Amino acid sequence: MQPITNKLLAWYDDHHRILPWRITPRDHKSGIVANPYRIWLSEIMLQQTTVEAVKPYFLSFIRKWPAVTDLAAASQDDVMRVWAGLGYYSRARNLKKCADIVAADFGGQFPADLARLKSLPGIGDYTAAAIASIAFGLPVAVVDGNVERVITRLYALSTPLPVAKPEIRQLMQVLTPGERPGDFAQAMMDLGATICTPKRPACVICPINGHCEALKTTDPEFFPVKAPKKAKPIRLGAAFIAISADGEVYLRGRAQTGLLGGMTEVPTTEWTSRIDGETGIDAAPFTAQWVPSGTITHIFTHFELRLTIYEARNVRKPAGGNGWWISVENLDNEALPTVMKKAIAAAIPDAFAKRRKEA
DNA sequence: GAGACGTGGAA
DNA sequence: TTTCCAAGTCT
Repeated sequence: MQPITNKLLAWYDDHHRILPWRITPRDHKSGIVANPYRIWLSEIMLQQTTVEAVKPYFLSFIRKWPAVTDLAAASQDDVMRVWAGLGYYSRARNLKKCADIVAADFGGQFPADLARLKSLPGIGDYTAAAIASIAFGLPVAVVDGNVERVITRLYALSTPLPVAKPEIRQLMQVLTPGERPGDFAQAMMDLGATICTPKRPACVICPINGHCEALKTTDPEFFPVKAPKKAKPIRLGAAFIAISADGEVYLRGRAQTGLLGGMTEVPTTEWTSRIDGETGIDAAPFTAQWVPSGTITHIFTHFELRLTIYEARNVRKPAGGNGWWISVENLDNEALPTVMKKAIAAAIPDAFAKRRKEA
């Protein structure tokens, strides 16, 4: 075994993080096996998402759907509602698709090989390798953002990402042991998350600082090298909060694909880059006494959205329309993404009581 | 290969 | 306030 691998595994035994979806090395050694469903679920949730954000959602899902067959039996809308707030909603749509396939085509068991895992919706290179190594003990290279950072520093790779990816994968494969490959992958990720951090890494306490080329020759913080980012454009629009005399809000469903696909919204105009000050009030869902009630700003990954909020109170519910009315008290049960909650809260400040998601 | 795709927390 | 970014995937 590589000296680096050995040191990292020893470090992991003593310093691993305790996480709801994780089997500790001690339990692992006493014969307890990881649950592929839980590993899969956590890996999907952790894509581009912090551990702290994932924890309550993971526990909610496990409590509501203890096995992949339970998730397959759930409705798509239920899944979107429980996922609401976690972001990147295509993950939730693919999560449901994947559960359906595993239940229907794989007898409720996740396949234990890289190729078939990767063929499933929402499972790419990283997630397939993570499930294969952590849940099934296969010695495959697991490369996520943490591993990219650790490896580029360890070997002082100055090739920018994502060009350096194949080289990183190869170097990771060499380090990955035949025994405990899952623990090794998690050790690398824990190291990246707690010691080999993007800013001000704690090299003094790093278990492999004696092997780090970047630390030896320059500054680890210079790695990984990445292409510069582009400026975010600003898009404008208006949102309409209709409140009936009996205290209900008008909502409607978004298309199943694209931004916030499959989620719930309040009616809005198109979101455009126009700066002519047009309000777009023509796009109101129905005639009412629409009154401006401020603006909200929401930052998406690739643009900034500024919405003018119009509210109308004591609205007489019009017949027809493809939306629905829901009481303010029950808004928490809707699949509302954060931007829509902000829009509603602009008109109804106490619509969403500030409470932590139950753990 | 580059852009679409959310959110909240930290510096 | 601004910038960065956190266990990526899909097209």
